[in-house]
Amino acid sequence: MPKRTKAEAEATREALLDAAEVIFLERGVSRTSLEQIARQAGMTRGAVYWHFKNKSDLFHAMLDRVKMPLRQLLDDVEDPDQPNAPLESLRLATLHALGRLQGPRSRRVHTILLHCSESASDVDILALQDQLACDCYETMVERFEEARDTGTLIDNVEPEIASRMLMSMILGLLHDWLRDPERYDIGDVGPRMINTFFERITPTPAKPLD
Amino acid sequence: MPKRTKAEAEATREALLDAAEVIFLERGVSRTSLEQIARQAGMTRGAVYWHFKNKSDLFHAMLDRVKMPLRQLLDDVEDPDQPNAPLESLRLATLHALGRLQGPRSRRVHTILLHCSESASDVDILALQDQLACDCYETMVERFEEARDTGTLIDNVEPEIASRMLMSMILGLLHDWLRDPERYDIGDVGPRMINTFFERITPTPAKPLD
DNA sequence: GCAAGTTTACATTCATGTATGTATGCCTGT
DNA sequence: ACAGGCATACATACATGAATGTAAACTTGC
Repeated sequence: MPKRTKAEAEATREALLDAAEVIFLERGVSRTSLEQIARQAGMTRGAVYWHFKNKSDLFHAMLDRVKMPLRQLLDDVEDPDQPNAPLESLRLATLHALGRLQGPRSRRVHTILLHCSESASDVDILALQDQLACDCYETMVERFEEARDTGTLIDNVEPEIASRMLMSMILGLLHDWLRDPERYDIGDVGPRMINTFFERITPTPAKPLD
Repeated sequence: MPKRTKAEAEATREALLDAAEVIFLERGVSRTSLEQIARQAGMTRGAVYWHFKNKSDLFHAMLDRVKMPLRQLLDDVEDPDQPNAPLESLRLATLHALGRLQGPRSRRVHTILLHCSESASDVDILALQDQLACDCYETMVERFEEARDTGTLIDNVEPEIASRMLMSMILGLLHDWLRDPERYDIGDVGPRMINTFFERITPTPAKPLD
């Protein structure tokens, strides 16, 4: 049953990516063969090699379906008519990100990135993570600097350090939680961590967070 | 030139583990063959199979050389004659741990654990990480609870959340830094993060940290 | 009918585990 | 104290299995 219509071809491409998520997750990237992915999608290796150059190419395509840069998250939570304080935007964006991380696809792919793939394998994971992390860090520093300049960041906390703290907390939490999501509810623990953090680095005795 | 003396045999065992660290680091665990490890150590696969059951066994042996449970770190920094406040012990232990992480062997092995190995491969990384993390978390919670009860932890910060925050920060920092240790000096950034964290969750306006 | 999709077949490469070979260190009896 | 015997510490060879990439065949949309 070869050659399908154009739409069907696109569908098998998506099916292959779905299949890759599943198999990568349960067997690890390096241990899954393209054969296994193809079979999971009800195809053969030929289909894979048609749509993707190789395993690395397929992996990148899989990632592209869930990318969410911090800047975009900030845009999502910022109301242009009534701009928030920079730290409040950051807090909301972070919470928003945590929420999205719980979606099944995002969760699967991030688990693969953090736990089921290794550097120096078919895919250059480190470069990928590096790119995301640096972008994220720089954006955070901008906000924290703005906060410091407007007096909404406590005095003896440097923007660079605050950024690394926040980034590390999120990355660490994600890494820990994804290792075994049944242990605790990240939808509960996450926000409490984030809120505590922002509460503790914000000067005014604080109107209670909603 | 087979059969060496007992001491020499132990030396080749260590050499094999050293070799494993190097090759795992540069090629990733799943992509390194036992042949490569053996050659790096100037041996053949026969030697590897003599000293270790298989790759997984070798991996565990490699980890055993650098394990440092939090309780032991706490013991290291605690002076039994003059006990610190619980949070001060935690802070010192954390700083102490960060220091040790910079030793070349510890650094290599942790990089391998976090970046060059994948779950569901020859080795069950997740179980390993899980064990370390849970032990660490529980120990932290104990201290934070003690701190809360003695009034050295700020009121609206729960011990469980504080523990997760601290653990995540360290794990996240490590994960981020090890991805490319040249980017920044963890010996500088790390302590500043840790100190800021403890300073912000400690009630009394604070005598300055040394 | 030509090219887009997909399958099947094939050649190559490479890691694993095991089995076997072998020389040497070590120990035991006398 | 030393000669034989056995276990140790490796090396070598082989059998197996599995994954990769490519090429060729096939089938259907346009």
